[in-house]
This record gives sequence, structure tokens and C-alpha cells, in this order.
Amino acid sequence: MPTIKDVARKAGVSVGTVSRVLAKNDTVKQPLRERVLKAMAELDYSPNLTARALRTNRIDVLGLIIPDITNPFFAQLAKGIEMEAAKRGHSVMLSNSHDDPEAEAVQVTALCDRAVRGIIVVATHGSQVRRAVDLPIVSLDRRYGDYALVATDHFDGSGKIADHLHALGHRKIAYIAGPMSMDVAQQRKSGFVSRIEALNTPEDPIELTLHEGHFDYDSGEEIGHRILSGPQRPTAIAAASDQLAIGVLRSARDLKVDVPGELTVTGFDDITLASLVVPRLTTIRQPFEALAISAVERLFNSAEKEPGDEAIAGDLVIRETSAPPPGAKSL
Amino acid sequence: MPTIKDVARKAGVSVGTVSRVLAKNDTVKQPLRERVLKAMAELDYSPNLTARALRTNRIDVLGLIIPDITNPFFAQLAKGIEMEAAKRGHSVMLSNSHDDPEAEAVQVTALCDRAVRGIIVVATHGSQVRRAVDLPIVSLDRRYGDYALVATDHFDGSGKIADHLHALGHRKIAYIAGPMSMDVAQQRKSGFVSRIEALNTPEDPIELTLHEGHFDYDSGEEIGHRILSGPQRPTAIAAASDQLAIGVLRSARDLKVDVPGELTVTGFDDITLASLVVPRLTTIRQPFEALAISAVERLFNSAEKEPGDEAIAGDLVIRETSAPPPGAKSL
DNA sequence: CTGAAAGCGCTTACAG
DNA sequence: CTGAAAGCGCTTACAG
Repeated sequence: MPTIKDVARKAGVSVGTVSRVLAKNDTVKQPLRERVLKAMAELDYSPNLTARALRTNRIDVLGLIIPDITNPFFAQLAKGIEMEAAKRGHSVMLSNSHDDPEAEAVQVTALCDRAVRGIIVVATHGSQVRRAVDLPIVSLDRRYGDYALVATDHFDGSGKIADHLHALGHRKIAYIAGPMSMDVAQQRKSGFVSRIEALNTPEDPIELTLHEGHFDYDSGEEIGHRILSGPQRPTAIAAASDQLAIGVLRSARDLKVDVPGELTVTGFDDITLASLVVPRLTTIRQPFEALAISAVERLFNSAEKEPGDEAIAGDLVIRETSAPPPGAKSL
Repeated sequence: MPTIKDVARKAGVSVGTVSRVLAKNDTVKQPLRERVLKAMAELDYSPNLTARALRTNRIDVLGLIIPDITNPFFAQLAKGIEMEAAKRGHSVMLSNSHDDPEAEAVQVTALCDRAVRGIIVVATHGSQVRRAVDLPIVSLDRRYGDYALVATDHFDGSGKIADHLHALGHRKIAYIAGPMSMDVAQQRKSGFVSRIEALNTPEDPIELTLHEGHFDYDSGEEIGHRILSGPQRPTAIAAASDQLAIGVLRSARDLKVDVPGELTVTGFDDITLASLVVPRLTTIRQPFEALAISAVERLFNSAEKEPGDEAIAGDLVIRETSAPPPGAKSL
């Protein structure tokens, strides 16, 4: 590999001059600059990034720590981050924490040692911040330590679902929340409940029943079964996640309850499966792109005033599982 | 950040000595070593990896270029690679080529400039290798240039499916291949066909019809429809991918053809959806882990004799979509 | 505008 | 066994 020295010799200039044309911003006179450019081309020279990093003490790499790249949601995030970083000429270093706080701590340290430009972390459950680091860090989706968080506006999204259901005419609704130990689950639930409460009037009352499960298919199926076999069957079930909702869909199929004819079902997240399932699921689409862009942006603007948390709204995606309740007047 | 110099001063030794205890292998006498260790601990020292890299001209980072991390298959691969790299104390730098040969070329160059230890690339379609690089490179799943390829043994896997179908008693089989422009599709098809041919005897003849589609749900649904509406309906349909197979499943549901009672359906890949779909799909599980491990291993052993391609066998996963043909004697 | 030189933080022969 | 010193390939004041 040719070095800056080789280029300098070939062009008959000093290494300082070569470095200056590399930096572009400086004013190297035309004739010299051309000789240098020519020499670089002929030698197929490209600067040693490691040396540059050592000298300037900064490297154009971002660190990303996520629980599991195999989770489609995180994969989407990772893709968005990689693209946004690439736009700025940065690469991204990826680590899977496997939702293990221990591993996460090690990875944060490793990234610090590599002196990356900054780190984006989707925290594990129960992650602990070891030592203070000097790098900019931003939490994404799930908060890491005390660092500012960029996340979907779960409260708002659930509210949109509530509005949608209400507008469709549903007045007998069941909500299946995620585990209350999780922030997301709480936020989604309270967004839904508070919107319903706001919509609820004495003249046009809404019946809302609350259930709690885990964010997975089986939980949805089990709870769906229970709700649908019960005496007072609701006309709509809003689930706190797509996985829950898809479980509900299964239970409905099992019990021969027609969706959306007899029952409306909604989810949250818009995982790939949501549009693959039959009928296709009405849900809230998480703003992957906006989340990724904002997180990367913060790393680059970290010099500025410490920005607070950011909640980004997701869009309501109306598909085939939501419709007016049976017997409703057509709209 | 404290440097090696600070440690040396604090311990009252030379930087060379500190460096030697860092390297471990060397013999620094006990008393000195302890003083150094103590100084490092007190200063919370960790070596500057960039400086080390510049000096030693090697960095403990692997490059990974894949078409799209959002594709579950690639995500699995990426995860395996990251874990295997971590075991060896290496990080991985991830790039999405978006199946764009142009972007891919840029990314290879970028990784070379960063002087990573080696690069694993899942090639785009029509990727072209620009200039020769001095780093070890290995192709994964899809060949990049002339570099050795580590991939699933598609031929073998399809043969296993053929065996499975034959053993169940199916003698009237349809095979839906992927697009013949793709190597994988060809290999899977020829693996299936040649196995069937081997099994075919005058006394116990097999009827095999061949179809060609794309690797997606719609294609499977469309072709499935055609096959199942035709006059000579087969008792089994082997699809070249899970997506195709799931499309077939849909068409069967549409046409009220019971799976597996009246029709056996099989896929290839074992995507997540394969075990989520109802009934759950019988398929060939790609050996993600083994693929990842082998690819990483090759990067580390690249000094040794140039190894050739490697085809790793996947396992047959028997689930609910395969059964003896209707009217078969019970086994 | 350009060159000579120092220095980023390490590692590793070379002496002793 | 340990220290002094060179050097990895850059960038950037400092002179001129």
C-alpha cells in the first residue's frame, strides 16, 4: 500500500502538501494540486484511516448495540441507521447484546475503546451503566441509563387506534395490554385508555374491558379465546402489539368468529407479518426511518445543547381487520 | 484518557515495560508487573486501539456486506457472524448493499480502507469485483467474484425433501422451482429432480411435473392455484422456498384443499413464518450457525492453503404440512 | 502558498 | 529482564 510519502515523492512535494490536498479545504495552488492528484491516481493511493484517526482522535464510525438483530423491528432500525450513517460517510459497528445487561456493558466499553464517534443503544431490560463515558450516547426505543431517548410515541399511536375504533362505531371494546413491567406496555395502554375515556360520554357510552398478556402470539391466542368465549363479547379487540393481535386472529379463526365481519382486531408495530396474515392487520406503523434518522442526527449534533427525549408519532395503517361493528348503519 | 505514558510514570517504569505487560506473553518480573497492573487499575487505563492498530497494522474488526439486514435469513447470518467474531474478540462492521453492485463495490473499498481483518460478503446479483484487494474475502450464500463460497447445500437439501415425499408414499408430485436465472434455484431444482429420478423405477413409477416461479408468496399462490385446479392434481407439491410454499398453502385454503389430508406441501429455508403459519410448514432448515462459523473461521485461517467452496447441509424439519397421500395404507 | 518538523499512542527490535 | 529509541502514516501549527 502506497503511503502519503510515496505520493509526495512522486509528485515532488512535501507530505504536508499532499495532506492538504487530501483535506480539500486548504488552498494548494493549481499546478501543485494537479501533480499531487495525478500521483495519487497513479499510485492508486488511499489514505490510511487508522493513522488519520490516531492523529485527529476521531473516527468515522458509529456504534450500534441492539438486543437481537434477528428481531425484525431492530433489523429495520439497524438498516435505517446504517443508511443514515452512510450518507454521512460513516460506517456502523454492530453488536447484539442478546438482552444481556452484562454483554451490553462489555460492548459499550469495547466501542468506547475503539473511540467511535458515538453509540446508539437499544437497551436491554435491566441494563446498568457502568462508568461514565465521554462519547455521545443516545438511547433508541428503550432507554439506556440516563441518556436521552428517541422512541415511537406509543401514547399517541394507541390514541389513534382508539379514535379509529370509535369512529368505526365500536362501543364495546377489549384492550389487551402488554406486561405492565414494560414501559412501552404502560404507555400504549394509557394512551388507549385515556383516549377512550375522553371519547366516552353519558349519551354515547363505551364499554372497555382491560386484559394483560405478554408480547407474543400464544398470549394473544389464549386471551383472545377467553374474551371471545365469554358472555359479553366485544365488537373490537385492540391488542398492544401485532404479535398479540395475530394470536387473537388465530383464536377468532378457531372459534369461527369472522374478522372483520363480527370482530375488529387491531395491533401495534406493523411487523412484516402484519400485512402477510389473512385478513391483513390494521395497526400502527412504527416510524423506523424517522427514529433512525433522529438517533444518528443526535450523535452528530451532540456538541449542541443537550436535547431531551423525543417521541415520534407512528401512522395508522388501515387494512382488513377493522370494520364497523355488526349491525352498524353503513357510513 | 490516560495513556501508556501516564501508566509508566505512575508505576515508575518505561513505556516499553507497560506495553509488555499489556501483551502478556512477555516476561516482566513479578514486582514490576504488579506495580504496572496497579497503576493501570488506578488510572482506569485502557489502551488506545487506534494507536495499536497503526503500529501493528492489524485491527480486530471484520467487515460484513449483505444485501439487506431486514431479510430474516441475512439477519440470522449476521447474528451468527457477530457472535462468532465476538468469541474471537472482534467486532463487525455492517453494510447493506441494497442489492446494488455499485454500492457493494464502494463498501468493499471502504472496508479495505479501514484495513479490517477480512470481509464476508453475501453478493448482490451482478456484483463485479473492481480491483484486487489484499484482504481475505469470503463469499457467503451468494458468490462474490471468484472468492471461495460458503453456502447451504441446496442440492442435498432438495434431495432430502424428495426422499421424504417418496417415503411418505407420494408418487404424483409437482415441483415449483425458483427463477432459473438464480444459481440457488437451479441447484435446488436439480437436487430434487435427480433424486426423484434415482427413486423412479418401472415397477413403482413417479410422476413429476415441473413449474417455475419467483421466490415470493404471490408466485406460489398463483402457481398453486393453477396446479390444484388442473385435471391431474398431484398429492404433493414441493416448493423451492418457504415463501413459494406459503403461497401454495394459501391457494389450497382458497380452493378448500385440505393440507396435509389431501395435499402435502413442503418448502425450503425455514424462515420464521414457516413455523407460524397454519398448518406449520415442513421444510429444510438452512444451517445459519454453521454457515456463519465457517465464514468467520475462514477469515482467520486465511493464511493457510486456499480452501475451496463449502456446501453445508441443512436439516429436514418435519412439521404439519406433510403426510402420506390420501388413501395410503398407514405406515 | 509550501516545507520541515513535531507528535498522536502504541510496539518492538536493539542494547545492556 | 528492562530501558531508550525508532517508527507506524498521518495532520497541523510554525516559519518563511
